[in-house]
Amino acid sequence: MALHDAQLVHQECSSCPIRHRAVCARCETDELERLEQIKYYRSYQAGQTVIWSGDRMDYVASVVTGIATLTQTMEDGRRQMVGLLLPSDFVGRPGRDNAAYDVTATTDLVMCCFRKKPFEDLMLRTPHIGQRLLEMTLDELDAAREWMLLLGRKTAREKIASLIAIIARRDATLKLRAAKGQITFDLPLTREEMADYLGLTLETVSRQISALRRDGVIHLEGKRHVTIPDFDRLIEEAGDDSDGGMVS
Amino acid sequence: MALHDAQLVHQECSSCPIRHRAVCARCETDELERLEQIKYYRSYQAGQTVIWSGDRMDYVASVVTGIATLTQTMEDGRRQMVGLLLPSDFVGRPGRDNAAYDVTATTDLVMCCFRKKPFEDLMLRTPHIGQRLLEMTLDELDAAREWMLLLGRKTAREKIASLIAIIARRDATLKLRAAKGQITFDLPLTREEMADYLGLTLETVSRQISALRRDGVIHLEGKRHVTIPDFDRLIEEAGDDSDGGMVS
DNA sequence: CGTCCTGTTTGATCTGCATCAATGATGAAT
DNA sequence: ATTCATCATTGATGCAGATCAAACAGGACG
Repeated sequence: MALHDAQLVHQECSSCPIRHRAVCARCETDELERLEQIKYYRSYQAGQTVIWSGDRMDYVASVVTGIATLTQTMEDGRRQMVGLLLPSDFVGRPGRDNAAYDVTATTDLVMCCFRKKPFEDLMLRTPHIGQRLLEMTLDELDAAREWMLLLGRKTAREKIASLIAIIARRDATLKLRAAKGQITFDLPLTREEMADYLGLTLETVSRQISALRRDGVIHLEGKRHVTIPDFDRLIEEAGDDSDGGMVS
Repeated sequence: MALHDAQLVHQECSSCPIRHRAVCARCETDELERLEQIKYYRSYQAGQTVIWSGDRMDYVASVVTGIATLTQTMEDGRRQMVGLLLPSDFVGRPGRDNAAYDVTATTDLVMCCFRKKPFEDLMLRTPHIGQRLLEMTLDELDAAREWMLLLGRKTAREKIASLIAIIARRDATLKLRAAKGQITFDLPLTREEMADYLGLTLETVSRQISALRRDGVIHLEGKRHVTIPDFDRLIEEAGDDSDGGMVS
């Protein structure tokens, strides 16, 4: 009976293409049931590697709780983060057998997994899942392109301001808070992870965070907890022309 | 009658989701016919702007011949290319009314367009088109992530070598040439466009191209025509660990 | 044939960020 | 309480690539 309870699915796995189906009036319950049958959960501790680039990956998944990163590494050790996965984000690619990036849990992490083959079969039979996946992939592509502008053209200070704004926004939408007034949250990344996100060194990250604090753009309590007194000011520092990144 | 002739469609529009359908044994000809009914062509001259970021865009399209770019610009004029569209690439996003990027024709350009609404309707009725689009979008996302590594972590010399390798590969797959032996092609971009692609200035691009030529990694005839005597050497200079970008 | 225009190359100098190095803060283990 | 480990901050110095500036190459057009 629980299988047909959309609300339950929603809570367990607020993320996946499932959820879309669960709340979609057009969907027949038997498809939902099939999805329930092929899904399972995996947990990781903060710092654990979920999968290495090139390894066989026979499932696709979406993040339920916690944060994971996608990174690429060059032979000499230079690292670039290419994806930051928050709850509801999707990992893995239907139609590919090996992981293309290193996936790492930066906090404790729970993922909702689907073995790839049955998932693909289900996609063929259930267009809505594919459509939802297309939508999500297009959103990710937009995010990647915003990220490219940041990496290619922004100064260190602008990069830091942009990252803080991005995290503030995603955090706000996750928590369904109205994003006005005093915004306050914890940075989910170490300085080094931020550096890998931004294409900087951790020393530069640290210096620029200190500078933004000195200039009153952000307030810091401890190393992680950030308060933003004036969000518009932060956006200005980030150099964004567009509203960039507001979820549509 | 021409409407049902897959070969004709293939030649006109080697690109679009259409082609996939046209050669797909599972497709019924009436769907192909519907696609034919809603498509039309647009031409642009080299240098012309196809559409400005933010403008209304009531169609989706794919490149038939020529090359187009997607770019983002900051208020102070800093520019970053975020997409390079060769024949068969897709532009526009189902479910979005306004362009997110500036689209510019860098050579004479022909695009095959579909008015958005009928295209979306067709997608709903024809899962294969959506699946093909998902596949293409996932490929683009992978390319964007490779690009992010380049922007964030590669040196100027590595960036130039990478770009030349990317163009050489895409050129080779377009022409269906075996990619071994002497590789030779024309750069489709000016030095400034390359700079916008790579997050550099045009002077740095020019200097690094000169350096690669001095070192025998590439040969140049005129400003545009490149010959690569040893592709593996070029890849080595690009600093790629993976085979990155070989079409699957 | 010269003039203009656009794209390119090359040189000289400057600067933002990387690199190298030391010190500080926090929390867990003994 | 002391040690150790991890993460962060701050300082000193160097260098890759930006910036400023000049000259060059090739094509279009009078």
